[in-house]
Amino acid sequence: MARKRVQEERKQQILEALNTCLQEKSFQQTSIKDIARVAGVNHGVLHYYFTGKEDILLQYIDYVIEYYQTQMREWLGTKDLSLYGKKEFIEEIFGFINNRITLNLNLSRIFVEIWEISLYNAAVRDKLRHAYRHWMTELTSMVSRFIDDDDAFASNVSISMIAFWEGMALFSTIFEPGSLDTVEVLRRFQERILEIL
Amino acid sequence: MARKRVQEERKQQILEALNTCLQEKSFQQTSIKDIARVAGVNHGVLHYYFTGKEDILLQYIDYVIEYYQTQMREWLGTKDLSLYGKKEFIEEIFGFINNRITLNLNLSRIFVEIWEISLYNAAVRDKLRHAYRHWMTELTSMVSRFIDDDDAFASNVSISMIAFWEGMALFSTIFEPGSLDTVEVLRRFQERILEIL
Amino acid sequence: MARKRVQEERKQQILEALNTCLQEKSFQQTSIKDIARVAGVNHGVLHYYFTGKEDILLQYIDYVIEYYQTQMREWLGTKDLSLYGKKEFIEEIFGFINNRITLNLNLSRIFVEIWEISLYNAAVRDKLRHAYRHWMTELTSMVSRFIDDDDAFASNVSISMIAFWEGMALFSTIFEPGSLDTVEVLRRFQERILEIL
Amino acid sequence: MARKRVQEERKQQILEALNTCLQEKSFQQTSIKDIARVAGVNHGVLHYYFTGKEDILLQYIDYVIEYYQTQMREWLGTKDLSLYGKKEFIEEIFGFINNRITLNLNLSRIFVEIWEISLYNAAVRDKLRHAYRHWMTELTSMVSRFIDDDDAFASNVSISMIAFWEGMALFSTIFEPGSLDTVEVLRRFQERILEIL
DNA sequence: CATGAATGAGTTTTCATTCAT
DNA sequence: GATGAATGAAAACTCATTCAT
Repeated sequence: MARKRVQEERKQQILEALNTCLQEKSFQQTSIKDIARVAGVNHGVLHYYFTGKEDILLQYIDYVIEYYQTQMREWLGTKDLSLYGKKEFIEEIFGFINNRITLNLNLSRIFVEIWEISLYNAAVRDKLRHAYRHWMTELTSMVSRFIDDDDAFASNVSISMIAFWEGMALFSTIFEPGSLDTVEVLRRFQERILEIL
Repeated sequence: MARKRVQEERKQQILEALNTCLQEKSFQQTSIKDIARVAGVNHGVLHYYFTGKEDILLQYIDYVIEYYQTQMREWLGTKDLSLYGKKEFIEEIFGFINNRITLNLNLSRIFVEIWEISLYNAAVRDKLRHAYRHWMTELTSMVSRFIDDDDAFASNVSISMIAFWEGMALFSTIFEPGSLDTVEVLRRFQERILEIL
Repeated sequence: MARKRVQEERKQQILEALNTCLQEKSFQQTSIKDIARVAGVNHGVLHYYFTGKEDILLQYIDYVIEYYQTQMREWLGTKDLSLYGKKEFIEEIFGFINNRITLNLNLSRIFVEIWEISLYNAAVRDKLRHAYRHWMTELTSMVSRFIDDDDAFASNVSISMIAFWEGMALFSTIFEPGSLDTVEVLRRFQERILEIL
Repeated sequence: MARKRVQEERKQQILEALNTCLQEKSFQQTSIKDIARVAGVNHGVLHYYFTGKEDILLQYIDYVIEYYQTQMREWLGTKDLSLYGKKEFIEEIFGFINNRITLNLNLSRIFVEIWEISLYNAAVRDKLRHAYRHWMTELTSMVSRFIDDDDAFASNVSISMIAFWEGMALFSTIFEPGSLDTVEVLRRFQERILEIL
């Protein structure tokens, strides 16, 4: 039992070390010894807890996705959507997405990194596809509550919103903060969505 | 003079070889010998024409951006925007972007790759920033012709459009073709933009 | 006393695990964890019962040699050589050697493995030398009973026989069973020996 | 052309370095850097000329087998078997095999090493099988010239002879030179063969 | 200019061994 | 005694780069 706990903590520690490493180097450029150094453990340990470098990556991606799905779930748990009108709902959801996701630079960078890896790695691509499918489905079901239109429309709008948010997140990784009036763009987009729904 | 020409052709040949390589491997995973093999030249010459692997990358990025800017310039050259109404303009521009950019899977993949490299490479980030700045400015100036509103609004809409397109391009790299109703999402987005302008 | 017994059983268990491992991997390629896994014990205990990997090997070799010497001793125990004529003796001894030693593929493989290790390991070489010396002496003494000739001749014939058997065992490890008419070769050799003695 | 020559020489140099290394360490224990050190080249070179460690081994085995087949071919070239009687032929062939093969300790050691590798490596096993098949066929055809008996008998005798020689070679690797009266055993065996044919 | 041989730093991975619990 | 986490040395292999020819 205690053993199991230690194992989980070590793994967590290693995944967080990878997270730190990815702030300054790509996954490929990050060596197993780099991760070990940041985690403060011997590099052999990484091969004790993981089957190899790719295994670390795969579990890291699960961890990142899980982390943000948990964040969203917890946020949703504090809200009772049935009490909200269209406007309040849009404001709430944009508030959350903008601050926690789109404008979260570290997160955006991590996702660009994962996205790139997914180009050449089917397992990673699968994970990414599932995560986005999940997100699209969730948003669609939320949007559906506020429109009389058919579900196809809700889905369509949700996909557009996510695409837009992703694009904005992408921009945030290359433009200096403040050099693009991100906040204003997001605000206006929010208004449009409100009009559309 | 002739020599210069030959040199340019050799370089072009090498950059196109890199382009081919990037369809199946990341830049990091692509070795200089890989590029040389595809280009049909000895790997030594790559060090003659370029100062190193990073130099190839940098020049490749210029080449890609230049290529697509040329495409857009040429396309623009065939149009006289002053003859178009708002609707026709939107249809034209969406037609071009959708088919040549957003739904061009190879291009999207290349851009994801470049975007990822830009995370850890300031020179690449610079190039990317300039390219997008340029694109935003161009689109803004085109949009401005069709609205009475201030330029800030045109810029805002343009950025949103590009963000959306980028997001959709991103999706196209992970979802199987046809599994996401991309075409329909793009069509509806086009309609909304038409209403907004 | 009981403790001692448990210890001996544990060791036996480990040596047998090594024997199993050697069917599919060389000693070098067999890791201590492999042996532990097959033995169904924690790899740490291997270092408790043995001083290191080489110690396991050394004790394993003793165990293998001891095992086959015991087999031969037991087999001899059931026979009263004084009742046999030359022909019967040769038939008996060839029957035993052929079936239990020369054509025992697993044993042959193990011996090739040990023989190779002995090339670079004096301790192993010693064990092997003693085992073969012992075998040669035993066979010589048996052969002596049936010939009037001097002992040198008996020794000479015995060595030849063992060399031949070893060579045949060697062949059995590379030729598919049946592809070399091993049985017939052994039969004819037996005949010749009969004529010689 | 000159390039090709250099390549062949380098490869030869490396294979001979491996040969030297195998005098004191097993192939597994011999690292690529060991071979490189003995060959007096950078270890990277080994990966330039060979696809990997196994490739070196495979080419080395070809080289060893080729070397001894050439030796035998050249030796045969100097003899006109048709001029020999049974006795002279046996004397000649035993003279060659004993001195150049069976009592060549380095060669015997190399073959024990290769034999062990063949236990776990099908490609090596194939090479060994072919070499011995070849040898058996050659010897059979030589023996056939001197007997009226059928070919099956010639083949049978040849296999027995090779098995015996191999066994003796094996012994030479563990017994101190002179401790086993190898020469006498070989002489007597030769006599017997003469009687048999 | 072109070639390809050579270099050496760096990467992932394996594993015998140690040792705290 | 038993466990399994941790260590660190060493292995095979890759590859950008250099440079003599």
